Amino acid sequence: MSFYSPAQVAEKTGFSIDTLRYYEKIGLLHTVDRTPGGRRRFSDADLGFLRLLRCLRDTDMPIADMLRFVELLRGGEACRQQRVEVLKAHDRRVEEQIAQLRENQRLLRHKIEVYSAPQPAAAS
Amino acid sequence: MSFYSPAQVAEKTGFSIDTLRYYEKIGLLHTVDRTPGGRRRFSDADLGFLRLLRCLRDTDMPIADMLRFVELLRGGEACRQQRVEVLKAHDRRVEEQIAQLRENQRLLRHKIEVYSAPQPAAAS
DNA sequence: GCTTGACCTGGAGTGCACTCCAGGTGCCAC
DNA sequence: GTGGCACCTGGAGTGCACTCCAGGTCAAGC
Repeated sequence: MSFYSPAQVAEKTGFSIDTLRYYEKIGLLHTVDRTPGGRRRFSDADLGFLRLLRCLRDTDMPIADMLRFVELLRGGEACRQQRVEVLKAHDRRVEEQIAQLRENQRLLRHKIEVYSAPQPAAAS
Repeated sequence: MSFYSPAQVAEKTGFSIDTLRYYEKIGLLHTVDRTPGGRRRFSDADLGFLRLLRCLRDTDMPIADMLRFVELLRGGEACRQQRVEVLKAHDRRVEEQIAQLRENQRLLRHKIEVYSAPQPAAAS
């Protein structure tokens, strides 16, 4: 069982040190251990959870939703089903996002063809 | 050749009336016609361009980049090649976005399995 | 001619997610 | 034991993309 300094965690997760502090402040991270001197000491579990947060952020989950998820984590076994539901619902949103992007990409490529034409027509 | 009121354009493009005014103010839209009384009167060409903007926004192009694109439109035929390049570069970013989403979705689904397990392990 | 509702302007305010700052502390190396 | 760097805190500031507001104007219907 090893521990990591804020700088190491920033390196490993891609969150800035300020963001890590911010997440703790707003309650996204609430059990970060401290050294006797008061410095943060992140565990492997913290790291794993931060990687989940990273994934959720990168797929555009709002912080408010991540907070609700953290609440469910506090609920322990009783909330397991709900936690899984939250993630599954998010997974569906990601699927939807991808579909939307594909659709917009199709449109974009059409525009590229239009704009490639010698006379820049206002059409379509 | 028909014209559209701000409300109609909002309806057709999904941009709010305030956003349409904002886009004009910052120079994204610069040739919107007016009635003798001073009301905006959007043309079919405006509508087509707004649909392109919609597509670019929905694929996360920053407004600053859209402004650069509009500059290139002003450049006329001389800038056609550059315009197309901007769109193509954006198309590649969209491709990249989709790939990232897929990767994150893969991870998310893995987490869903982990969190589905009866004992909420801190692992992975 | 008056009401009403959509529209106009410039400018201020909002929400989100950080990011930065000042002033101070812990700790390792020399 | 002291220099220096990573770290601490609370709170202020930032950037983006809108969104809202007050106070006024246009125009269609009665």
